[in-house]
Amino acid sequence: MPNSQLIKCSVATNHHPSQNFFLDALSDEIQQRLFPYMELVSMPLGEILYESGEVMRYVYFPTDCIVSLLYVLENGAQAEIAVVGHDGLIGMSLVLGGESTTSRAVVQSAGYAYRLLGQRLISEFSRHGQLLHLTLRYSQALITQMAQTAVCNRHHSIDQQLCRWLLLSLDRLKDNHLVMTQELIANMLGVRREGVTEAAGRLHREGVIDYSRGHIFVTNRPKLEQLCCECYAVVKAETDRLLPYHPSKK
Amino acid sequence: MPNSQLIKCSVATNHHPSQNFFLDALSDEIQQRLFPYMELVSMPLGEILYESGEVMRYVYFPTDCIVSLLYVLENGAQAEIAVVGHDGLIGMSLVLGGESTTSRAVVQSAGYAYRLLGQRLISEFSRHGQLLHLTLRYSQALITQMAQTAVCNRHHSIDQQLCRWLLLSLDRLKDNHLVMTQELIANMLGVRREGVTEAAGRLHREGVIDYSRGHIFVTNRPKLEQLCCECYAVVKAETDRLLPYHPSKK
DNA sequence: CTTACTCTGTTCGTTATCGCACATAATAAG
DNA sequence: CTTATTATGTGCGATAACGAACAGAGTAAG
Repeated sequence: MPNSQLIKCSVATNHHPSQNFFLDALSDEIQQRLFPYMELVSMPLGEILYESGEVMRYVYFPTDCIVSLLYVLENGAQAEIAVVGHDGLIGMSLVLGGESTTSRAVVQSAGYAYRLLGQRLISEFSRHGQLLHLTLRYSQALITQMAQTAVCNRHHSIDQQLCRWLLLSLDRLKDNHLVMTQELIANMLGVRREGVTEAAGRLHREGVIDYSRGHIFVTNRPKLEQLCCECYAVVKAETDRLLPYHPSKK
Repeated sequence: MPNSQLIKCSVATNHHPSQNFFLDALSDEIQQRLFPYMELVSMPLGEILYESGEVMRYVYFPTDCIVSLLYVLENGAQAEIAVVGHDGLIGMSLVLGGESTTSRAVVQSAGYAYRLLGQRLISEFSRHGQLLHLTLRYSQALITQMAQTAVCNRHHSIDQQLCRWLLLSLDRLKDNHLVMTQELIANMLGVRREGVTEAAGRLHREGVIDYSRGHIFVTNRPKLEQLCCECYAVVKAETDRLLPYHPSKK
């Protein structure tokens, strides 16, 4: 059970912009039904939202935090499977019916998220077809990200994977600044810390990033995208296609 | 559009055992509603059921064939994302609402499958909650397999991955005999053919498999499982948990 | 039977990544 | 200010997988 600090609860009922694209894409009617049950909770770095095999109760809609879905091997090694930010929600296994997963969800970048009882979300499905449809489309976007992670793990260098990881994280943040150590990135990518150090050094020499002790600044994003493997663009394009987050389509 | 040869169509309406565990797990009522619309089609080796980005029309329920979901990189390299046999269905993006995916579905082991118009399946969801629920649980099983593929690609040796691949394939076949060249396995795993040759040689020397020119026989499955990484067992256990394919639970 | 082709086996140099050891630098704690 | 701790940099040798080249063995086609 996450010990997220509850920041404001009833404030959410004022129905201000949620800052979570998934929620924003829902019709006003659905939003007004859900928001009274939402809690805005703090998501501190490193918090484990759910553990492998654990039955979940809540779904989380990140606003400005990033959550990694990662698998922990028997020997303790890790691999990031997918990453979720203000583009989606955590807790798909509640929606899909499994109630637990084999992976762990960890806060990778601190911030806030809206929290909702999974049962509340599910009970609205029957009332609002749009809600189920959007959730399922999001699940396909997640699947795409997982598939691409598998491909990237097989075929691409640490340098390319670091680029992909930076871009995916950047898209879920407000500025070009990540609070993140190389050690943590290494854990996410499932590689050695030294490998990340070397890759980051190369990116720095290319003028793409600046960094120091737990902070990374992307200074040349176009070049970062250019150095990246195709995996980022594939995930980005498919996510944009699947999720009607653009105001025009709302 | 797949040019599957249509073998028998109306025979399926006789409502004999489907040999697809997913269909078998459905209630008799749902089965009887769906079967009149099912076609039993031949699935020849190498047939592409759908291509990346292509809009699908049909879903497939394999009986004795195996279908790989794989991603094709810009440079032509491949990586298998997941594998589907008599345990599931192909065409989840129809169910999830995306209508196409970034991956390709290829027949990896020839056989037969039931084919159904995707729209027919979807239109039954509203009538039969069980059908949607089972489909979503299957989608979570697929997600588990994809996640584990990503992990395995990152952390495990070709030898271990070959074991995983053999076990996953074996579970979807009737006997211990695979019709499959090392070259094709290499394409699935996204590694060199020589790597598979060496790994297969080692497995042979361990007394686990026999093989010759496109045929593989698993002669010691317990040892195969023992040599395998944890990934197979994780996927197996989670699939069994998610999908009530055991008669007792029907 | 002969030829062509496909599948498998083997070698060899190259490369990316690993595992380990340790040095240096920046921040935090006392 | 000093000391501990954490983050990053660097330099090994070891290893797994790669790319390429080629040999042999089994099968199919003529």
